[in-house]
Amino acid sequence: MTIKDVAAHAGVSIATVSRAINDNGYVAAEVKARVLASMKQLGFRPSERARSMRSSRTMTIGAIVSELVNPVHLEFLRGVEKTANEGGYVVLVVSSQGSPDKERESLQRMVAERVDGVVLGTLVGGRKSLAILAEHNIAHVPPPGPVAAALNSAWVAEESAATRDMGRRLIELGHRRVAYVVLQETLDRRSSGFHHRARFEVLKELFSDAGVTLDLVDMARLPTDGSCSEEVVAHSRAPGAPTAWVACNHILLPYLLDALSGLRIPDDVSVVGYGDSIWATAYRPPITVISHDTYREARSLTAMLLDSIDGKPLTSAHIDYRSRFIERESIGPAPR
Amino acid sequence: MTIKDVAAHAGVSIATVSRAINDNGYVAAEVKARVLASMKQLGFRPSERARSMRSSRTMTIGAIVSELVNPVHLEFLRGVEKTANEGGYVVLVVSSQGSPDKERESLQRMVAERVDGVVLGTLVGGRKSLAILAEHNIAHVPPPGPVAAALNSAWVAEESAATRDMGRRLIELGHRRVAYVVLQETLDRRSSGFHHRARFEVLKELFSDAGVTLDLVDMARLPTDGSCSEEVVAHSRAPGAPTAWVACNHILLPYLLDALSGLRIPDDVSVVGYGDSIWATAYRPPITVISHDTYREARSLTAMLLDSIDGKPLTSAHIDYRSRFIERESIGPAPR
DNA sequence: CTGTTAGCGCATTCAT
DNA sequence: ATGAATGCGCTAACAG
Repeated sequence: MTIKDVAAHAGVSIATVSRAINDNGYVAAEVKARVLASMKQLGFRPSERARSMRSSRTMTIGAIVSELVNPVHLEFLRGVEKTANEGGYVVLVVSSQGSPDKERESLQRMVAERVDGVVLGTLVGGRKSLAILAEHNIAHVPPPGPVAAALNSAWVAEESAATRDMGRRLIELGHRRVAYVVLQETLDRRSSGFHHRARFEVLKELFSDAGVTLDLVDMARLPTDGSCSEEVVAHSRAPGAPTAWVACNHILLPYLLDALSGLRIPDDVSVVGYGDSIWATAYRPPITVISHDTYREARSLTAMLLDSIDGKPLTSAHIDYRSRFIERESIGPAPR
Repeated sequence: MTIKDVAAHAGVSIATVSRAINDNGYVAAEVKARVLASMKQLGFRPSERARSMRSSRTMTIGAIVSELVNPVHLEFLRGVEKTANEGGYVVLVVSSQGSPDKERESLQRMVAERVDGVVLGTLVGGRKSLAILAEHNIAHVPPPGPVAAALNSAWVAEESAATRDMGRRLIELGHRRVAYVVLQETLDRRSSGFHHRARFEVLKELFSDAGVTLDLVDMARLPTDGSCSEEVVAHSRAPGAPTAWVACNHILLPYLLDALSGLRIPDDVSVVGYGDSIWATAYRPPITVISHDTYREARSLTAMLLDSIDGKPLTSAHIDYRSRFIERESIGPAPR
């Protein structure tokens, strides 16, 4: 089923069909109607692939994430897909499964697909991965250069403010030792790692000024099979254990709660999570969080990409990050 | 950057480059090495799009889901992406946002992209949507015809068995009135609706035999802004209210728990959810569920699609559905 | 207003 | 073993 078939069916040349489809150039109203009718009847849709051969635009963008496990990634994809869709784009989703090699291979595949742009959800491959995009002149967000700096500082500003609100509240509640739970592996990453480290630094400084001890607890890996994090369990039972726990990541929160089971919240320990979801509010007690609107972030990031593809200069105007400290019942005065 | 540039750089013709790349036909070892070197140096990747113009295979599949909100969809996508990736395919993800029109439009776009196949996560558009795939001869799973029947019965068998285990346990615990919480909207859908109805029927029959009343509670829509389902709240406070609640869907579970807040679990009410996740086990008390391995299902479904694309006949051999009733502490004897 | 023609980047004959 | 030529489905420039 090609444009040729339609042309034959309508008794015109392929050029006329093309013009009728694209509303481009001159074509008699009557002829146009006939062509459109043939099209409908034959169920013809012009091949985007052939079309992109000529236009050198594929109307396709790639979205690359590390792992499709964290519900936050879903929020992210939802934003990307929605925005892309509104702009007439379609989204190629690839997961690097946390491997830099796989990530580079996936990026090469995006190159082969000649995507118009790429949204970087999480980058695990660092500079070498970015080099691939640069080398092939593929538009991408977060973007390189000065705008990236603006984006980062916007992100950091939002996140730092919310983090400070959280930290201050914990201090106010009398906590003297706080645990910050991470997956070290995530912290090491260049892209998201940057953000995570920024948050951590803010907290560290704030606490150090107030004489509060901040422990970095590495969960090592996500527990499976209903087992729970030995690291957290051990750390929470030690003498002088932290009285407040912060999960650096929404996906870590349930694991943390599971490991803290046996301790009463917030009587024995206070709990805070980064990232909000219905589960955090449905939990009893409802969990205090620092919410970040990932969907919104993805939308503004993708809008930025589409503009960039259209050759519009990137500005900070798009940036739409929002982080908020939402206090619920999972934090309370430090015990004793 | 095209094959031409590589040819020029290596001092050979484009035909030779093509042969060197694809390991196809004769090409002197020395020449091949030179070409490959040029390729690497220039960072060239052959355009999949141009390639597919000739081969009429795009090495692309589409995955269509209703909404990118339910974490279960993420499990699904993860399975699809992984399996597709292993087969050298790349995945175009589109969401219909619950609208049949948008779904059909998305399918038309898949047609335009000439995808080799489509994985139907959730279909909201019914026969008319399927007709699009049929008309364009696009391979898809779940497949039409007799294999579909086999798939369905496999699914229903697994799910029914687990559902019966659950129902029997509730009866055993002395529950005389059970609420089954749904989003009616979902139930009406042709594809997933079928499955949901099958489960419900099993439960209805089982309970009717045992003289247990089964209420269908429609949550109408997912609450927002920290409000909770009025329907559930009202129903749970009425005289003679159900003593056990079943959420037909993993995403409904936290909303149900939220609405049931104030009642003690399992002393006042027992709770069961369809679909498992770390949150269900991290909740206190841990929630009893009927788990379904969506990731595995997606993988086997996608494997089936890839085989189908390769012209292999579809058999029931691929089917790999697993449902299990997992009793945790959220269910107990009926009060009074 | 409409038809003919020339590529877009690649794989594949068919010659050499 | 290699190169020149053809065509995949489409759009755009040019001719009529």
